[in-house]
Amino acid sequence: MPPFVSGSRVTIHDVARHAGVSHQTVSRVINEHLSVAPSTRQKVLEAIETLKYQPNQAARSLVTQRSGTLGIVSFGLTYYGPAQMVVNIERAARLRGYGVALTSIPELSEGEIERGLLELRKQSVDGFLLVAPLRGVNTERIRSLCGHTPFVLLDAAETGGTPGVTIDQMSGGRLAAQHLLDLGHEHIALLSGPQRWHDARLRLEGWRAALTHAGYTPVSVLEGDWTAASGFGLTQELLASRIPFTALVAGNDQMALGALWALHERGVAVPSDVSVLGFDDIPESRFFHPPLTTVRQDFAALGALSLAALLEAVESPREAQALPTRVLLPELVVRASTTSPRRT
Amino acid sequence: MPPFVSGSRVTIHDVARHAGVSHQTVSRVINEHLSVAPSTRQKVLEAIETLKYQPNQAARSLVTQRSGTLGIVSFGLTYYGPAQMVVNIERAARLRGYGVALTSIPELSEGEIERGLLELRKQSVDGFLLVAPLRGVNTERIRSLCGHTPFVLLDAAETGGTPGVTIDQMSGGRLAAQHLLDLGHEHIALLSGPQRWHDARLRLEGWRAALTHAGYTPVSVLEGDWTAASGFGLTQELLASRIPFTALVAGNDQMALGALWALHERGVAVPSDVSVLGFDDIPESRFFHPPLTTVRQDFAALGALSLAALLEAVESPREAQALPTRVLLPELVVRASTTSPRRT
DNA sequence: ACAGGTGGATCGAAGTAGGCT
DNA sequence: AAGCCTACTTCGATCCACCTG
Repeated sequence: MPPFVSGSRVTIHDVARHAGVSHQTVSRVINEHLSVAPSTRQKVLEAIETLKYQPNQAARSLVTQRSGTLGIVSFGLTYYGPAQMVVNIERAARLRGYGVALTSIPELSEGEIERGLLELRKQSVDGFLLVAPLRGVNTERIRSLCGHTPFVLLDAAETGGTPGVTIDQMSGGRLAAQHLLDLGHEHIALLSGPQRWHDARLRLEGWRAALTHAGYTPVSVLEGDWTAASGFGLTQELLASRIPFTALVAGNDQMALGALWALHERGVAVPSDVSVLGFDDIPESRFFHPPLTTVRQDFAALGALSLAALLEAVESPREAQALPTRVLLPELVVRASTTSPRRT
Repeated sequence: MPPFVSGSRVTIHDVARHAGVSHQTVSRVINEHLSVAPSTRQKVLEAIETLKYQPNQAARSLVTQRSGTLGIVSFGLTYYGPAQMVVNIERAARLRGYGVALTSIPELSEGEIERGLLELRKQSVDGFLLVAPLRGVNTERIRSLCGHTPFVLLDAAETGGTPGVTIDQMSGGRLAAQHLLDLGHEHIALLSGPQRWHDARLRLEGWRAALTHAGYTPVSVLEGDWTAASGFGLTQELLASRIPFTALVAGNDQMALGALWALHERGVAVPSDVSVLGFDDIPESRFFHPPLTTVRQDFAALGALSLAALLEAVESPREAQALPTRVLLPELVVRASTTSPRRT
């Protein structure tokens, strides 16, 4: 029973000695160079196995100028969307042989994003993924902070030529509003997410565009902060204002949940008195009272696609600039929270 | 407008030349060694600033044998608890000057945990945090995989002498059951989380212990998988079985949500016909129909405490073995979903 | 004796050049 | 000529021994 030290104190030379070859050959095997006979290759691999050799990443990246890790700057990991993206990015990265360094920023502001980037730069990553849908981010600023390190923006829409992947939030918004219009609604109130968020802004624009196109204007537009609590509070305000409405569109499913409860407390029936619509399709929304009609977004695909885009840039820097902005389309999921307005 | 290369091609020697000192002095400043006059120190700092010098982490850790990053192996980042922990660990780590490498495992099994550890070892982290509440993890196996690298288990209860931080799930379970007993309930059904999870097991044990102590047994015990869908399905089963019950305890808030909807569909009123109790206190549970009585856990504190424990081990390896297992207590939050059973 | 410079060696791997079988 | 070796350099920072004003 050997003491089995995993502190990685075993070097390439130990492997070489054990296999009876030179360290050069070991290096060739590890990096899959040509000109290694299958038999010696086998010997080396066995030595690596029995010695539990792990190449020293620091030494390696010192000479290769690559760390083999990608950096994610993410906001709101406790929200459904960002968490989904991060998980899927990480999984895809491992499959491609990369590790992931994460920093989550406590507040969605340009300053925090920059801080996040600087932190990750210290860890010397090979590429950045920014899951930070702040409206009006200064792309130039980010580009200069990233320097020669490629980066990808997720969920940012003003991708001024920067490689990026997006879900078309605006068409998602349109989808939602159109659904209500098709049902015959004319008095629609909007509860948006924080307008500093790109997503929130675009969803609102989508809602508005569909309404305008049909010749209507929203009876009320209020801004929340994605939380159920804000959806609850804003709906209370809306009810107190006595503005009549037959449908309520929320910026995300959590806000819709808060709205549902506020309506319930006032004795307003959903959907017979008021239809409610969410956004995201979190797993729970199917079990809201009533089950929520909402717009589904494929965050997993978004994460995976972004990673693919980033790695293209990392591994073949030449074409980095030519990367297209990819766009995913959301999908309407109709459940019991929406119906035609009551005839008056 | 200088081309501003951030590829970190500027070395310690460039800084030295710019500041008119030796590379030795620059190193002394960076590592806060003594014997540097304030004036020269200032000069060096200025040179670092204007050259935008960033020490090369690879070179640094090659000699210091430290990477300055900690590894997190986490399961279920899309769940509220784990996400909270990861975010808080990361934040605390940055404050202490550490970066974070993350790997989330797709499935909660011992094999996956090991894979996660191996992946992180490649990134040569200084310490591990395992957010993986698998029941019966082989601590010895993990210890050997970690080798000389210190590690901390979050949420694992069989911390056989390993440094760990836990929330006392069992007393949380007792809290919940006792609340129902105090209200006068005698026919209580239990909807547990997956029993491979430590948390789920301990909560169930807590519920049972409290009931047993009061002279009762649960009328039914069903096992779900944390999702609202499972809470829904199990509650349907329970109702179909026609076993009478006046209270339902769920393994977490999501399962409670599913249960609420299943009860509602059958015309069972909450809380007047059946009381429902959750676990976790996710932000949304306040807006369930009705607002959910649940057991709050301070995941943020758990994350921060674990990090502190780990860093103690990382920075002063001597006392690593002597680290105590810290335990946090959960708290009951009473809302509208529980009340006394109807007199029959 | 304090503030600093000089000139190394060192960490572990990758890569290069030339040479032997 | 493929397969492998020896010997040396490089990457960037740390740290040491030793010197100097």
